[in-house]
Amino acid sequence: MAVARSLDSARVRSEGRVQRFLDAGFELLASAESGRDFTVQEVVDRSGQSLRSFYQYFAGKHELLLALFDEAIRSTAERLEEQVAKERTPLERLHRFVTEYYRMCLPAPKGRASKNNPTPVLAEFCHQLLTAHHEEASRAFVPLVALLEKTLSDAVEAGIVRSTFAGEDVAGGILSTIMFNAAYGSTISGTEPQEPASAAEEMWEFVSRGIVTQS
Amino acid sequence: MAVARSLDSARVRSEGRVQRFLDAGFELLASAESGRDFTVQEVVDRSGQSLRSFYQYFAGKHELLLALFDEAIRSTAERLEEQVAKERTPLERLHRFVTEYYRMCLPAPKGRASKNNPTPVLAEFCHQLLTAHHEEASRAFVPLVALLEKTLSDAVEAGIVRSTFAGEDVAGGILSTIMFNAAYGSTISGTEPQEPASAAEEMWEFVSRGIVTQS
DNA sequence: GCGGGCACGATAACAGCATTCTCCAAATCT
DNA sequence: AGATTTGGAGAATGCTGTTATCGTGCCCGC
Repeated sequence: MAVARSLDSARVRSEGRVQRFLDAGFELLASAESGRDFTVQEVVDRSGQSLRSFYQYFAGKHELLLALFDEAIRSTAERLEEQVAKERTPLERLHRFVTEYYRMCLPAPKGRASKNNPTPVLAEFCHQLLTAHHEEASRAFVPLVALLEKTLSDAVEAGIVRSTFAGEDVAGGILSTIMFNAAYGSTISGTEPQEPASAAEEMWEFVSRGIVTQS
Repeated sequence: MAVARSLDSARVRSEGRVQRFLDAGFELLASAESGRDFTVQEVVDRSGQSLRSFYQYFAGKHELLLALFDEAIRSTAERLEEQVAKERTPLERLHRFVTEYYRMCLPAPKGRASKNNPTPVLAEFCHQLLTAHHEEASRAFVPLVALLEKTLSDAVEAGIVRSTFAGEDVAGGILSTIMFNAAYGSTISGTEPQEPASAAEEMWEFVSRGIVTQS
């Protein structure tokens, strides 16, 4: 019992420390100018702890970034779920998912990048995960994929989405379409980004009906 | 005239040197195991030149990567143009573009990554460009965007693509859709990648007709 | 030919960053 | 209280990109 108590308090303390590192990380991500990566030392300083502690609780910078990324995705999925729950029909829910996720993935205009609004640094880390750590990447994306997959299959059942497009793989594809279109579409084309609301609707037009004329 | 000749020979020599660095870079990209970035020293060694020369011809590693990326895109656009030219109708050309570009963006299965098959390293660099150097990124993508934009507007004129979808911005969006779906779709969803041919056709289905049932 | 300048190779120096190590004080447990 | 763990401060290490130094061979106009 004494043992149990001591373990508890130890765990509480650890969690507090881990959390402080994570918070410091998010703060740095939010405040950094575009593309600037933070250094471990900065995280340590800002969290008011020591290098030693950092490496006691994280195997390396990679682990910290992974944890931040995880939390960013989880938080995004939660917020999306709330939004989607507001809609009544499967089609409206799908529409809401697409447009809302699109907005979240748009690059933060000026200041406040939130957990739901991936900063350039997290986006770049995302890329590293996707290219070099498939397992970890897949695991991190689970909440989002699951939510979209559910939304999709409901729509399929309701007969408003072609049955070919049920399944996780399609969900993954649609996620990447939305995410990267929002993040990079205007940069790739070299055009000025348009207003978010109409861009989101165009995204939905594209996802839902494709580009060819209906025959 | 002697002056001219000497300048010529100097330029020829320079181009030779620059080219050797580029070649070495491509070789390293092609031979590196997944995700491994090369070091400047490796490029220097493999090209049989000196660090000094490297920094004489490139402002930094960034410039080398940019040049490699440029050439990769140019080469991809060229090959795509050849492919597309084989088809007769605007619709078939568009279809060809989508499926062929999709194949090119699929991660190289084992060995031979070519200039047209972006290696993980170039993909990651692409990401850095897109997030932190919009200007350079846009410029690099011009050949691809132009080709697709042309293909698209032909299709619009022929009445087989909705007129909303002419324009560079749409071309950029479609490119990112194809590219990132090919590269990351299966990783995000955590599913096994399917066979390239059918995956490419599915991509086309998605791009052309969207996901909702036709009404 | 010939001497001066210039491009180049080899290599050391420097700086930034992640990661590890050492030493020691303070907190916590028994 | 004594023993043991925890954590802080900072130096040390290693890798990499970048810059600087030095000496040499080659090409140039004369």
